[in-house]
Amino acid sequence: MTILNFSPLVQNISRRMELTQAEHGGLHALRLGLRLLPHKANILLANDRPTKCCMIIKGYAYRGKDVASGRQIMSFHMAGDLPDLQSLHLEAMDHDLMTIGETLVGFIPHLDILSLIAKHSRLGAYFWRETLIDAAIFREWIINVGGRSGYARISHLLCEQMARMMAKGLAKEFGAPLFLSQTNIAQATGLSPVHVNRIMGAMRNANLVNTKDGRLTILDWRGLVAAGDFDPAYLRLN
Amino acid sequence: MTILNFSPLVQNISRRMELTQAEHGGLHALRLGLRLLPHKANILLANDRPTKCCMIIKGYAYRGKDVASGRQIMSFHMAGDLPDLQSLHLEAMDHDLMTIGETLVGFIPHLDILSLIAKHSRLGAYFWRETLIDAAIFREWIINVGGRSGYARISHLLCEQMARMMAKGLAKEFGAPLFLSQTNIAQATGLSPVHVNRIMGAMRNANLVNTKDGRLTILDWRGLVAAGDFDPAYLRLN
DNA sequence: CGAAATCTTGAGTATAATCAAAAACGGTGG
DNA sequence: CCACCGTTTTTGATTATACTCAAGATTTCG
Repeated sequence: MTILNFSPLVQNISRRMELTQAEHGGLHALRLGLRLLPHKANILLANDRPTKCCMIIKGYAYRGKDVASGRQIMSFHMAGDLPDLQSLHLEAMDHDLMTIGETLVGFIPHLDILSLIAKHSRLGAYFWRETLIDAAIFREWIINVGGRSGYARISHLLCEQMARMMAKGLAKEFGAPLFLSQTNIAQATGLSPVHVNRIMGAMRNANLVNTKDGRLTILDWRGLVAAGDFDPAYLRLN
Repeated sequence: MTILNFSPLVQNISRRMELTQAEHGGLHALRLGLRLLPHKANILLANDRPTKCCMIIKGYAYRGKDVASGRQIMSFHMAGDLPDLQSLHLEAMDHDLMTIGETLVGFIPHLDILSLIAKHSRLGAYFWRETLIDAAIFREWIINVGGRSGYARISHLLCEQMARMMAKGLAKEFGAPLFLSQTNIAQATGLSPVHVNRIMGAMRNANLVNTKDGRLTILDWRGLVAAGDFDPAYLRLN
């Protein structure tokens, strides 16, 4: 028994497909190195050439890149995500991967994953599909920053994160706190932190969200879905 | 000999790897249906569940989705591109795929591609990698619409399309005309058509681009690269 | 308790959207 | 070949959304 059996990765795969004994054994054989990283730590930087894939086991991370106007966030990640699966086939990173809060990260050698995939093609298809869902989320983010107002952008972002947390069992109910700071939201939506703050004030006045003891929570799920024009189909949950 | 041998797909794969006799035979065996579509035709619509993958053979296409404020374009595609490879593993389309100008499209059954991949894992890795590069381009578009000024956004977009056309041998020199209308550019950058028009006027004054006889051409590649903060690494050309 | 990060508020400014209308272009049919 | 239609591009004037600068309040954490 490796730690992998208890990891959110196996849980996530099991949510999608019944694993055979052999497939389970293959996953079991993956070598997994662990690192506990503090808030705002680099997991990977642009131009790195990783030889391992990383998995978020506990905590959060984001993909981001510095631009002239500051930092753009391209995705958020939580327990069970493999936020650099693309490194299996793309040598150099084109962005950074950083933690949000204290985060436990597992590292699996590329070679282990590639040989697992070679033996169990269904798992290969699973991993490919995961990267395709990532791409679908990127497309939705292009729509979000390119086509929606500030108010709708933030609403949509909160909906997406909450929907993903619910699907992974990381949040039991809509009242569960989100992990995003206003700075995170600003960098993800292409808005200034000041403007995000003002919009979130308006969202609080509209009783869509709350920030009790510093934690962002959703009060009115349906209202937020409407405000953000959120349709979760692109996430392919279940 | 099927038409596939003359298609840009085989050319693209050959640019990346030396094909073995068997791999070439496998590609050769793919069934390919052809359709010649007019300007602004639907290749696929959101919620469609395609059983074939399509390949642009001649002409152009884009992925787009309607939003409250109009239409957002998420990517442009040209000869050799497989703009719905994701349909291999994601059942329903989450966006539309439409032509720009008269466009020749080839359709290959999913089953043919899946069995090809099963036999020739190197080709499977190639296709997976292509979808990962798509995802890298989506990420760059998030940066573009989220983090750059209107002037830089348009410059970056023009650089990307020109770089891709050059890499595919679809443009011999920087003077070659691009296929984008100002409306296309507006929908891809999240700007209004009017504002795009004004910015492009400024770009013409700066001698970055020209629009002789209605065709958009690049006059000053280095200037455009600087204006758009363009680094082609994410495209993984060569 | 103090330092650092995050959040909040105000005032002035800039970028880009909207509305409206005209000019140029591209293709079609007489 | 030319008149006509729809599309695309262009220009002007006004408005709105969001940014910047600046400073203070609050929270978090060592």
